[in-house]
Amino acid sequence: MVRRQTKLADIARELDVSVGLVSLVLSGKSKENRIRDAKAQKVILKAREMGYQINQLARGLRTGRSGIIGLIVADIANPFFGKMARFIENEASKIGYHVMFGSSDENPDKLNSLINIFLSRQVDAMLIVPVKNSLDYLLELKKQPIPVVYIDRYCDGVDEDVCCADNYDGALQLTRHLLKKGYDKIGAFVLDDVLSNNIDRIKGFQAGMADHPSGSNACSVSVIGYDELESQLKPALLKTLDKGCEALFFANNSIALKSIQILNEMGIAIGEDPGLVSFDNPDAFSVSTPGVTCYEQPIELICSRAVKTIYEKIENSEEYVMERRIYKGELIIRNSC
Amino acid sequence: MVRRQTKLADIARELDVSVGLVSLVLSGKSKENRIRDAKAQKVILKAREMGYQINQLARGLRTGRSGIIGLIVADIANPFFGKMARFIENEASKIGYHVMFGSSDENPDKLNSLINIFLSRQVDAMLIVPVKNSLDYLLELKKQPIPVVYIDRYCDGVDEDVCCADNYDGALQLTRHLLKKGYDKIGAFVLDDVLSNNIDRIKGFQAGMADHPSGSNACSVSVIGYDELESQLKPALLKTLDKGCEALFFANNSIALKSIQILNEMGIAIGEDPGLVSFDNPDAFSVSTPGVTCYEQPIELICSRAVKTIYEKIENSEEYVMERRIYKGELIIRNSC
DNA sequence: AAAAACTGCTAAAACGTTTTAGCTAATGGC
DNA sequence: GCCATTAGCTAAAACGTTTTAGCAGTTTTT
Repeated sequence: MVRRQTKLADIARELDVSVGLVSLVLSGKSKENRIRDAKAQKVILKAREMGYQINQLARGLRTGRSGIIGLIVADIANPFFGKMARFIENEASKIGYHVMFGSSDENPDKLNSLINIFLSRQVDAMLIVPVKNSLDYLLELKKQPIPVVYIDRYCDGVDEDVCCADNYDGALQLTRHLLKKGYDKIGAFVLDDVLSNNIDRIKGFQAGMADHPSGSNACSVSVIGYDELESQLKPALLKTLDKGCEALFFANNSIALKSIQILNEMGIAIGEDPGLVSFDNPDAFSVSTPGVTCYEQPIELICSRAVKTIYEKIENSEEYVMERRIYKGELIIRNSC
Repeated sequence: MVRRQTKLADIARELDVSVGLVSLVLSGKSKENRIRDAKAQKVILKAREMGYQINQLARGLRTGRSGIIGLIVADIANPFFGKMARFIENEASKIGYHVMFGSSDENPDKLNSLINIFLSRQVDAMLIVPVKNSLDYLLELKKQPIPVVYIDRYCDGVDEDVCCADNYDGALQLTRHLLKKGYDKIGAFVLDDVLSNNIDRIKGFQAGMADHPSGSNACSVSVIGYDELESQLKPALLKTLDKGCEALFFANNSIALKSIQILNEMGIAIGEDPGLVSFDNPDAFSVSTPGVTCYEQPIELICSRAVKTIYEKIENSEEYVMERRIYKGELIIRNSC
């Protein structure tokens, strides 16, 4: 634990040139500054020889750019957000950025605290999955001079770029699929009815039902609290089945997985009665029997577009115009209905 | 995009005190420096009023501590590593640190490039899941004056702290469970036979078989390349079943999930013939029918111990002694055997 | 009443970069 | 041979903190 990292000054001293010269060469600005080729080569060689690594803290302080994108998801352990993080990591690295992440647990105060931590770390941009009741914090963030892109959900009241799936379309497709298969009475389960993604899924579901002869009376929507899955889900499932629902619509992977587990435990065989569809496409859906018919969100597309947007905002913050980008996903038909 | 962040000097100017004074107060060093209470309060209030946020780049440059832990996993999208990242995030935040992550894709060059990126960002410590053929890079890293803790796997040849699961024990337990259930001929599937975790799992499996009357002849071990899952797994499965194996042992979640999918597609009903066990415990294992009997690694324990170790190394790098910490997981019995 | 100790603060250097103004020497044009 | 231009480099300021030596004034000790 003794060695100090080589710095520009060390290289400069060895070669008897100025620190500025070394900096210019190593940051690839030799040409514009008419540094003699021979000298530039010497610097590069010596830097390699001495194992020079730039100190990004110093560079960031000087340039005002940290090269870091802050990513706030609900929970990185959720495979949906895990995939998201991975795609964002890949895209960011293509444009020379790295990612710091944080999990909000759908808690607005945690979200805010992460925002502040990221601000103090001078992230160049943030990618945020907004949560319930965070509007005030997000408006506060909007005052900061850094680009923000929302992903997965948008937030009415705060005008910002958004990249997310077409949740309405997805829910509609899933619902129509169930109806086409002959199920009339359908119970939907959502984690929330405030966030845009869930609202749109509920709307899509209801629109699908309204289309159908049996009408929208033949359905029910159960809203389960994010932190109440354990306690509220089972009673809600039982109640829905008791009411005579023949099929179940789950608005995301967590609620679907938990439900399937509960149904399994109770010995209720899914797939025929009740039929079942869900949003998202975690691994589990393809190994369960029956496989779960689902609407897979275009996560990669969302992420690549989100990072591209950030890049554009960083590069030409002047001309950039805000946009809400919504991408269709894919209906994956398996045997659960 | 105009507002500049408030800095210490702005507060100092407003209150007509020195920058140093403001710094001392805001970093909680008022007492040691006998700053008058009244004045300290004024500073704190003014800072809040002006929305002061410290610039961690500047602080880091000055103090030589970034407050960042670098985490390198194989793939953050893999739920096993996703959970890991989450626990590490939690533990790190308890001690005031934040996490930058990167995925190596089991590629030593990517790993090395991440190491260098993290070094240039002055991370205070690294948590690394080592990959095949990375020994040279890890030895190089060892020369750097920052604490490193390996997780999930250890690496012979580089003496460093390690926190991982008791892979031998896990494999042994899984194998004994299969044997106890009456399966004699068992085929094991591993992603690799070089990394410590996989080696120990193979050893545990073989030890379990050797114990048994039918002996170690009655088993086979198929090694599938990490990047060759798609092409190699199906033939390997078929071959193993053809040889008369009655049960399958999967050494991790990716290979198990992929296999179950393949078996499902081929209409082979798992659970009776063949029986099946696996390492790890992804959600999928509890929703598949039958549920998959597995050995769940103590991820939380591993992560909390890893971060604690880092903390100790940062705080008393002098007295700290290296240790290899191995934790037992839990056998979770479901219906797959 | 002088010396010593303490209180409360400030000034300034330092961390490792980037960037720009400007210096000197060489070259070109006439 | 003189002025203008260009080439190739350096010096120094700046980014926003932290930290320490030390100053001036007050209080305590002798």
